[in-house]
Amino acid sequence: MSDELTATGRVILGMLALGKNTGYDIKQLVDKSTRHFWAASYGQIYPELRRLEEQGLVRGRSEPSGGRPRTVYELTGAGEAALRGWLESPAEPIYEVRDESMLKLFFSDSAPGSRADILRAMRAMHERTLAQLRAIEQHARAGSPGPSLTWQLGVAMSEWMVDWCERQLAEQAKE
Amino acid sequence: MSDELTATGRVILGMLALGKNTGYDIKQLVDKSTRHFWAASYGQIYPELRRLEEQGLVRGRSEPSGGRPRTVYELTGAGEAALRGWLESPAEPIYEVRDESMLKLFFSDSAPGSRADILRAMRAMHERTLAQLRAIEQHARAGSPGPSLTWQLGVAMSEWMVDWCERQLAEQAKE
DNA sequence: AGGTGCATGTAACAGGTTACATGATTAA
DNA sequence: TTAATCATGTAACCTGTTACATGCACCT
Repeated sequence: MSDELTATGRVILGMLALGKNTGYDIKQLVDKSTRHFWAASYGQIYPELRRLEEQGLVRGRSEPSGGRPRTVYELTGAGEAALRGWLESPAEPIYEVRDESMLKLFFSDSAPGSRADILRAMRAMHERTLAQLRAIEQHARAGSPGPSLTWQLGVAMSEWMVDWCERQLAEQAKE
Repeated sequence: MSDELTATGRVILGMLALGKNTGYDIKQLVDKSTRHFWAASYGQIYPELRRLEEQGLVRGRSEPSGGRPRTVYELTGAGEAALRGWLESPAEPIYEVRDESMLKLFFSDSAPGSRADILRAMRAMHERTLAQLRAIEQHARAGSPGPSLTWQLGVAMSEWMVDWCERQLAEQAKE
């Protein structure tokens, strides 16, 4: 009944602003773009699309491809307004991190021997993120001059984290 | 029935390795140390302490202060082993971020006018984190030489983020 | 006498993941 | 023909937050 725009709803509206899409497409887009700072699963996307339609923010049209059912969604005027409203809202933005490596590092005085292993696992993780970001570089262009700002930030941050781990490992080695 | 160590369970064991504590103490400790990369609420801590006791990983002793009930927990041998086991586990560490500012930035082509506002809100948020970290600097020492590694990382990362926002705002101004 | 901090706890809710089920289409 | 991809969906589960309730102790 609530007509609040949920977190998942915002991603969906944003993704639909980039073009008409199915629920499946939206999931692919998220996985290729925002997932390192904002993930979403089918279990959220499909029910949320229904709710957004009930609220009149999106409109779904059945466009089967062959005998395979397929529903393509697009923003309504109200949906565009809701998206703009969110983007311009001065509300304190959500910022949440859950970093198990840092937690381990924090407690690693209880098991000093494992510190280097933790740092290596941490570095490996950020290297994987970096590799994934680089693999999707071409998708990170909005048809525009260079890669998107968030893609650049993701890469720069991951590189910084890898560097930090390296520096700490060097420190550890000295002792 | 499962004897898996849950995420909250790990924080609790770690915090208890730093000394005997009540559930309340653990929450205060988390809020003054790990909460920027790993949060926990009373709603998780109290039930989890019970579960950990059932599993034999912690032992609670009733130590009322005056007429006020109070249960102080400490690690058992099995608890210490479980903590070490987790710290040394090579399992892929959890790393999750939910950053609404980045999400807004990603979509801000749909409302280009709001980009500078988003960057300012983002900068303000990281500045708040930075201020909070600096306010707890003294707690960030384990009695040891300098502030803890994770505290240093938190500060350095926040500074880097503030810088990045600043640079982007300068870019924006040029155009 | 009243406010703050200590201390415990829970119920309702919100948000999200995983695993599963189904079946058509397309490229190898 | 068969594997991968397209496409939709849901039920069970897990994790975690918020809001609330309770009441003592201590300081002013």
